[in-house]
Amino acid sequence: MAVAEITNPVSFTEVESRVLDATKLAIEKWGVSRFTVSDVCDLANVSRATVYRMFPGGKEVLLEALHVRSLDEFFTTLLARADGAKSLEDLLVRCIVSATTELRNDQHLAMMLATEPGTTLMQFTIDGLSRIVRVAASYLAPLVADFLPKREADALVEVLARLVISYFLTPSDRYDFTNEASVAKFLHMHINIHELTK
Amino acid sequence: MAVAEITNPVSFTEVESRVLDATKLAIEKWGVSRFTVSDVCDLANVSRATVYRMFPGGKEVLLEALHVRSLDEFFTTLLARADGAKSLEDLLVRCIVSATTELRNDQHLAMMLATEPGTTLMQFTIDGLSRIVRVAASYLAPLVADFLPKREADALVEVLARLVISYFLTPSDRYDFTNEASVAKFLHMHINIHELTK
DNA sequence: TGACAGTGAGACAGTTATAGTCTTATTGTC
DNA sequence: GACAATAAGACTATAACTGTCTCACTGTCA
Repeated sequence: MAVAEITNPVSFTEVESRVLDATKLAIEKWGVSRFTVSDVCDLANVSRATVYRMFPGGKEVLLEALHVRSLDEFFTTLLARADGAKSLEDLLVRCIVSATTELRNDQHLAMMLATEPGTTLMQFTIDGLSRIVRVAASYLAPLVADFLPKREADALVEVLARLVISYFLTPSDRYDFTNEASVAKFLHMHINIHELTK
Repeated sequence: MAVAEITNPVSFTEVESRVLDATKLAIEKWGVSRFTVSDVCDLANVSRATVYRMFPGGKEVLLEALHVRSLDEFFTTLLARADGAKSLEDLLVRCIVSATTELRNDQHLAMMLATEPGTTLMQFTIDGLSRIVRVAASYLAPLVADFLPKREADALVEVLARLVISYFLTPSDRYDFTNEASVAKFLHMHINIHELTK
């Protein structure tokens, strides 16, 4: 299963990475609404000029870049865990469980949801969802495409991405998305896979 | 053992308490250096005018009042735990253990030490130590005075307060100030009580 | 009922902090 | 020695916050 060509390779230089790490740290320390570009510079041991050269637009662009990198890391990890699935169902189960587990274990995300739920939720709903869906499709659809036509693969990935987010943000008593058996049951009950394969 | 007359009764109205609670919350959320008076107003459901009427001087005065209240609460708790001691040694051991335990269990303090060690340490050293010693004396010396002359009682309280802070900030392998036996041993080894009683 | 104290809402000017741009000096590399 | 990348920091504009003030509203008490 080819992977390398497909993953939008989001690459940053060493300094850029350090600046983004610093941004993450600054957010953890002061919150999204309170951290400043100077905080980032101090934490990254970089001058203001450098940050503005690398990320023209300041704070907003830094956050943007951080989102992009996080999404990239998220799906890179996910891809590794889901690669090599033998059947469509196996693939979907593994993606859903891995994604949910990854979300639940994300300390930074947990802190953001706790301290600034408003802005954080935005990234999972109106503001950021379309991007998430797009990136999810670019990473995962190729895997799904081993079992489905591209068109249907994209559609399925989108539906499942939306569901994973929904069940992550507000878990249900009925299904545990960190449990493979539970996810399998969920898929059988609610997701029509056969219709797509026709 | 009389207590009521001695405790500088630091009293706040309901609204003032709410504002101070909000200040504490705001600090936990944004940090000492980043929270604003408006944050406090929002959290306390109080208008800016009210805060400035109650605490003229804004942020600085809010912090000051919060320190005063915290110190008061701290020693009120301590007093309750130490009251009724049968001997001087018993009293000192209980004060030291209770104080250390209280410090170790203080979540707010732990967070402040973690996120803004500089300003927090100030309150335990150059900036705030003399006040701590003064308040400690006003609360505890009366208890100690059952066993020692006032002059010696004050001196002893100051020495022990300084030691409790020192061992809290940087614990030693030799003594565990949350353990009564360990504290008793410490007192025997290093604190000359008999000299004072002469 | 009317004085009164306490408060909320918000306007306002003064101040501070931050943003974003720019210039100059320094560093390391080829 | 030329070059690219960066640090340091000056600089203006702008946004945020401060602290004060006025006015309207509410409930209390005589």
